[in-house]
Amino acid sequence: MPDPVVTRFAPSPTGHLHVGGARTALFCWALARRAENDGSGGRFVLRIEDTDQARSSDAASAGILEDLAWLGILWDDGPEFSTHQEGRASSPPGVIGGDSRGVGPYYQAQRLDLYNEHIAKLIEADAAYPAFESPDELEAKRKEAIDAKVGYRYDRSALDIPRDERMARLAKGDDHVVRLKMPDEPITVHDQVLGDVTVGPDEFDDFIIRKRDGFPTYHLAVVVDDALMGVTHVLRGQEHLINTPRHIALQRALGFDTPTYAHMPLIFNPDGSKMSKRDKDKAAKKACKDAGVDAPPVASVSGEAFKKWMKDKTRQLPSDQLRELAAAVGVTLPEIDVEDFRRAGYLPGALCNFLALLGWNPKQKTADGKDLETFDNAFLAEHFDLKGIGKGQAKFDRAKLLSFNSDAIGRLDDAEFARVWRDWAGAYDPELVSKLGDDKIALFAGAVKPRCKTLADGRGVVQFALVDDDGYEFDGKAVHKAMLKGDAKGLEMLQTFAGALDAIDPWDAPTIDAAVEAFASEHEVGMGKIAQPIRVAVTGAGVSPPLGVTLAVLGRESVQARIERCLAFAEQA
RNA sequence: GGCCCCAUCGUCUAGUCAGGUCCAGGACACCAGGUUUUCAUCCUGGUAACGCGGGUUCGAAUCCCGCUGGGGUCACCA
Repeated sequence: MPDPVVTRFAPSPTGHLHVGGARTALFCWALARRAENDGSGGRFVLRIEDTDQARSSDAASAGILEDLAWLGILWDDGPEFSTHQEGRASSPPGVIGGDSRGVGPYYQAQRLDLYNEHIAKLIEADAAYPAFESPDELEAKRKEAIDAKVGYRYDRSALDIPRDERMARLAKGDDHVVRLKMPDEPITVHDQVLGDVTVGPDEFDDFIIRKRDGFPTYHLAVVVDDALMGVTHVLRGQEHLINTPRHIALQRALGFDTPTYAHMPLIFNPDGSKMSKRDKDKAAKKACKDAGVDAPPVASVSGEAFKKWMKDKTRQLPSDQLRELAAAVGVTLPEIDVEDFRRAGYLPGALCNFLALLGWNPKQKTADGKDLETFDNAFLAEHFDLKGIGKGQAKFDRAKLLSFNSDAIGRLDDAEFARVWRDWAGAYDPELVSKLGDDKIALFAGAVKPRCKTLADGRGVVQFALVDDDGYEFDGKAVHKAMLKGDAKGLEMLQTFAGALDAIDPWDAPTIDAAVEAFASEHEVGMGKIAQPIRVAVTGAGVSPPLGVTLAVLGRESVQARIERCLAFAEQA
């Protein structure tokens, strides 16, 4: 039996979950599930890397948990999380995470003793040493190196201090960092995606493993935790490739096994730039600049904050403020974080499917001989493998994602669609729910579904039912085309039909459709001559869902009132 | 700039490891038709790629070298 596979996703809680991170998490999850399905055992660990005290926040880590759970990427070991959501039929009660193997806690800030224990061992063995230079001193040396156009490396001047003295200063509590003595030999990473990558010793200096504030650096924490948590496979973005030799050196110094590594290509914007959280601020800044906005257009942003933000390319606004501001200047922010896609009305399954294909390929055919592209997370759990990960960098193609999303929506049956649409609106468009109610949402489902690429699109389709009977404008062109053009037959038909409304019983979509058809043949006109005038009358425009549904949702009284209002309008025109 | 990674239609990719079945297949987008009372859905067809230059070989998208291009990384961030 093959060895059990333990993977982990280890985000730092400095903001929402980025789609790149989501893909990494998905693959890590899938690899563990796959191993489990193969009978060799698999666990997926979620660990929060909050060793940067200044940038980490509880809100961010809660958001990441939420985003992962929404995507259906559920962890075995890690922070406990309730998947139940109030008011959502689609999320049954349940708690995931926990520490069944006893290798927690899963927040690094709670593991300081563990790190210090290992750092002490390293110092004891002379594999690491305290260094007492101040950040300013180091900065000066770094600048010197840059001016001389040579690569900067730490010069090991701390080692000039006799060992006894170093240890004495350490014991006394002098401000210091701890550095690892890097071995003077090349290190090879056996990467499952890229093959062997060897980096020479000149590329590394004695990097810091514990900061002045007593917190470990990422390098130390990640190596200690992965080893203590039994992680066997590390999947991460290619930006970490160059860190891996450092981690291997650390593992050797600590006597740990080296896990299997797989570094995957990064995800880019269509213009080739790296897909970054800052893109949202960038878009908003540009819109403000183009519109000549020089004071904050919303109350939630202070004048000073706005000014600073506009001036500094790297400065970011809190996401809710940014959204408000974007709405005020009328710009649509690009979706970057998982939360953005959720808000925009994407289905988690479609996002996962698309993300999985961005860098991985199942290399399977469908029944009709085409490349298999549509699959769910359960498929990944059964078929995901490291071999299918590509090497090339990928651009994030929104059009294709959109297509995946509308296909995924199309595969829902009407009842399922009504449920996810309602759940989505409950969170992001409460007015829709309050005005329509669950009944009309269900009534609309079949008509709205094929007209939606995202759940947010639904609003446009049902807009006519959201307004009062006198709360919409008639499109003059549409009225003319449907009713007044030529012999004004449309207008006549509409008048006649208005008088026949009471005879339709029951008032539901099939009966209404049948009645309209009967009306057309009785009066010897094509469907277009009667359906279009009615459509324009009750919605104001020539485009709407099928007539039966449109009228059924509005209700008989509304239809009557709207037709009468339209008749009055047409006579004036 | 040093080091490292990558390179097939506009985009995501299959094919590359084990060279011929590939004048390169699929998907999205785009274009043209068709179905439909509107819109959308849906159906059919089409345009479109092996970055460049050298090798190796009877034969290269596939192997080798160089070039070009893209990317990553050089923090007391992760």
